[in-house]
Amino acid sequence: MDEISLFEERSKEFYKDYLPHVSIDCVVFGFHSNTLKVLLIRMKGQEHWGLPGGYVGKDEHIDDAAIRILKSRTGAEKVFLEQFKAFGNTGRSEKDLSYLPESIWFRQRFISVGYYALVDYEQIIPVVDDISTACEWKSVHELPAMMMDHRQIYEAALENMRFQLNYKPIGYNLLPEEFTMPDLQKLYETILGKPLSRSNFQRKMLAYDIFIKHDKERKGGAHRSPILYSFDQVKYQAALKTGLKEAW
Amino acid sequence: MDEISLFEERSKEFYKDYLPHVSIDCVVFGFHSNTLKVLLIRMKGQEHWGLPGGYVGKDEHIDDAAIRILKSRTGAEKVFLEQFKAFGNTGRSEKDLSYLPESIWFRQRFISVGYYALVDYEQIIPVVDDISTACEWKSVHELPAMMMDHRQIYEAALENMRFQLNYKPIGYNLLPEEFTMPDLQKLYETILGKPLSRSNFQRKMLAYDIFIKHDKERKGGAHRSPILYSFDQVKYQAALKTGLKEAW
DNA sequence: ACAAAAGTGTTTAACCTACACCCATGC
DNA sequence: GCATGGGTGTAGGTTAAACACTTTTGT
Repeated sequence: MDEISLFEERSKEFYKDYLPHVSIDCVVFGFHSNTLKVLLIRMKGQEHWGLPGGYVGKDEHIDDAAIRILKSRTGAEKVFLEQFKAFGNTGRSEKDLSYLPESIWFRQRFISVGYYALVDYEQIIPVVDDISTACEWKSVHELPAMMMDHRQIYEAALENMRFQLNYKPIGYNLLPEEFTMPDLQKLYETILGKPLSRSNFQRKMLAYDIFIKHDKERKGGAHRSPILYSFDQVKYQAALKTGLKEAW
Repeated sequence: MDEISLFEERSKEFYKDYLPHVSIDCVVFGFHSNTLKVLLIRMKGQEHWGLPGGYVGKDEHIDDAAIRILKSRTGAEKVFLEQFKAFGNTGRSEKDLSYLPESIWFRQRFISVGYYALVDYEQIIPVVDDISTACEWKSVHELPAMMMDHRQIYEAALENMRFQLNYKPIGYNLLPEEFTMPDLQKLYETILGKPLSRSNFQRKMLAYDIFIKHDKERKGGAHRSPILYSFDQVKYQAALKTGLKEAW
């Protein structure tokens, strides 16, 4: 079956189940071997890559839709997921989808609500669904050409994420359950694109007082063993309530 | 003509001109006599007040729709207008609009994109359109009961605006073309809900170096005449480019 | 002249940065 | 034991808050 027939088939279900004109795009960030990664998919019939996305059930909260879409793509639950902007240009899909018949679901004009997620790279298994041919991590340094306005959406997500990172310690969401301060610092340096003072970074992070210090260390590498930390939900929530030093 | 007949009439146009399921709500802030104000409307047939809103033309950018809606309500153009969040609960209009026939435009499920605007109170003339019975400024301290989830939308806008205010000098958008530092400080104190140090406030603001200092002063009041300032677009844009000290 | 508001200057403390030092581990 | 990475301490500088002082105006 060619993809047009397939899309026509799926179109019927989509019109039945989902709200027209509204879509969701997820920018899923991961971190692996000192590189920031983004999860991209390739739709059948498309040359360019795109963001994993989906639609909103007729009786579904948009946040729930985002959670569902993310889970269907990665199996991940309870990750950091935040809405950051709605995209409502006209002609967003003009150049990439105009080869499809007009009646097809995808040819609608969509207002897309962007969410970005921070996930543990190791815990995710990218899922290729029936309307796509690939779902892979791509390094942000060597992103392939992207369809529609997905590049813009990605950039807006990155900017938003960087901004948040500057004001709230959200970075650990990209790391495994247990991590070391050097790990965390590498991640911050990668995302922010600049080196940070090692000793001060450590102090600043620990000053947030939202980490659990483990007794064990990570053995194996040469040189001194770094201390393992994990994230303390309870303390973090408490810290958020009293404000995380973002005020006059 | 009762409002149901009217709505049925308008419904047809709306279905023809606008994208279904997508709406826009504007939280318009103004500042008058040391009080922060919000522009509210009352829809025909509704007991409670609501935010001025509208819909997105089938071939219109959502930002343009927001600008158009704001202009139609206030006559204001070129004001500070920013998208801050999309609201996509289910049953948003359940309790307030369920008395209307289901076929009516307003009974759709809407995903609403929230924008907030900062306008010069003096320059605005609230406009009552044909589907509403009132359009008035209300003090944020004594807001009336609001329809649907508009209270939540307002609160999200306020929070967002406060946050921005902490990091970027956007407050002057609420003042007339020419204003004094004491004016600006009163405004900040009102919005943030706490007193600020007078001398330090002045220094901090002037340090941004985005204001034009006028030679004249405001005469009339008792005591020393304050210096008039206005906002310097050019310097502000330049400052934004080099970054407004929000970084590591 | 005086009171009150606006504008400017000065002291002080908190904070961040840079750097030095110590510790632990594998070779 | 020594090279290297990890963790802690400390001095110096920057910035902002707190307060004092001066200037200006209307009464």
